[in-house]
This record gives sequence, C-alpha cells and structure tokens, in this order.
Amino acid sequence: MKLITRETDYAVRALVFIAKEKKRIVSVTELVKALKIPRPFLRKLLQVLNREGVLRSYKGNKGGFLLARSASNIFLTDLMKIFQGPLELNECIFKKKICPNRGDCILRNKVGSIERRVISELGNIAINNLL
Amino acid sequence: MKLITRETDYAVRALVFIAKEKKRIVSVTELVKALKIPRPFLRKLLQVLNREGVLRSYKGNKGGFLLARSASNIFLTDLMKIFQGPLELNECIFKKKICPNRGDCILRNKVGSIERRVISELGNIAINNLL
DNA sequence: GACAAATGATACTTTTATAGTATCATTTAA
DNA sequence: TTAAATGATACTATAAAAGTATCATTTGTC
Repeated sequence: MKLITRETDYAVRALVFIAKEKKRIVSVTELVKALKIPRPFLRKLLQVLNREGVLRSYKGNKGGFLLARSASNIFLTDLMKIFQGPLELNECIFKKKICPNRGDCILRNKVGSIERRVISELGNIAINNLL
Repeated sequence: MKLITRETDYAVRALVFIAKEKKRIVSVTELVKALKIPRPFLRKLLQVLNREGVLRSYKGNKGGFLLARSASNIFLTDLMKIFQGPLELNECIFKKKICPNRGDCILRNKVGSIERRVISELGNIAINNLL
C-alpha cells in the first residue's frame, strides 16, 4: 500500500532543492550530488517536469532548471498526477468492470469517501510547505 | 495509487457472501457462480483466510467454509494486513534507507499523519457494515 | 467400499507497474 | 571549438499482483 511512488518522492526532493536555490539555475549534476538519486533516472523525471510545465529548462553549458511557477503553486497532487496517473484509490475493480454491482457497492462507497478526504489533504501540501 | 488490491477486494466479497448465508456452509463452487471470481484464485484466497483464522473450513463432500468469527469482528484492515502486508502508506523510501534525512523529513511527516487517519477510518469498517 | 465433491498444499506462469539504464542529438557559455 | 548541459527515445531489470495447474487428502452418500 503505497501512496507515493519513488518517482514522485524523488521529484519532490528535487523541486524542494531547486526551490531553496531561489532563482539560481540548478543542474542535474548538482542535484545528483546532493540527493543521491541515480542520474539517468533523475534526468528523465526532470524532463517530464519540464514538459508538464512544473520546471523550466535551460539548455547548453551552465544550463539546468528553475521552477516554472512559484513553490506555493506546485502541489503534491500535481506531481502524483504526473507520475502516478489519476488520483483514485479504488480504481482496481471499478475500472475493469469486474464488479457486478458498481452502483450500490458499499465497500466502494466507503473507500471512496476516504479517498476524497485523502486527496483533499494531499492537495493542501505544496512545495513551499516542505522547505 | 491503489489502497485495496484485487485479492483483498475478492476476499471482502466472498466474506460478505458467506456472512449473508448465516451458518450455512458455503462451497467455492457457489462462490464462483455468484461472484465470478476465477476459481483457482479464489480457492487460494480462501485457504489463506482459513489459515489466518478468518474462515473455518470443512473438508470432503458437502464441505466448504463458514466465518470463523462474527462478521462484526472481521475488519477491512485485517484483510489488508493479510493480503497486502503491514499498513504503511510511505514504506517506499523510509524502508530502503535512501532518504538522507529520515527524522526531519517534512514530506514523510505529512504523509504519515494522513496515513494514520486513513488506517483509523479503514479500521472502522467490518464485514457486517458491508451487508 | 467406491466414488464424487469438496478442501489442503504447493509450485508454477503471466501480466503489469515500477525503477533504472543507455545512447545519440542538440544547444550554448566561455 | 569545446565541454557541459538538456531533449528525445528506446531499452532492460526487478518486483508485485494476478492467475493457473496439479496432486494429495478428506468425507458424505449410494
């Protein structure tokens, strides 16, 4: 039972590091040294974050990354969506239509209400809350 | 992000079905017909539930399963522990000691507090709440 | 007692998601 | 010009989840 995968976790750490450096461009080399994340893996993550508009990248020598928006506007749920897909705790059965009684499944309703609360709490956590 | 695996979900359905039959012994054959779960997979699950003291089994012709304890005393968290291991939402990093700052990791603390609430809510759900 | 219908035990295979690697092309400051 | 960076993309490895197969044993019923 894992709410946050390693990809998301690494992304958070990298973003926190970059946020702390304020407006200074930060390279993967620095991040690898500080965070001890496998280099090619981290590169992949950062490229995704760039594509998704969370980071802004600068190519070439002395290049690297900056936050594309303010740290208070990058939420944990944003990262989870990017790396883990839609936020659903109970996709397993519902999605695959195995469930013979989707509508009135009590279990699903109960889990669903817990899900909504978890998501709303996670939605309150932004990068600036983690500095 | 999946709170409940298919194994747990199937187990819940089977237990709910058995609970509804009161004290009548229920065979896998009946369960398969009613719940449309792959037979060998369901058998495996029920054998586990028997070993774990959730079900009681009766061998031989006309054999099958009964609840080993009252439906109000079989909790969703019991099944999750059996099929999904210890209830931790954030095992990923902490466990593997990748995290350079275990103690004061803000992310982990935040997720941890959400985790505790989820577990306590799940702990309130028993089989008899799902009939 | 024979037999059919059940569970017990156990090992195996398949599928999916996660985690990580490798490589070549392109950009850019010095 | 060159070294140090990112972009794009394809590949591999590992682990967890889901599902299958098989043989042994038990037991009610004819």
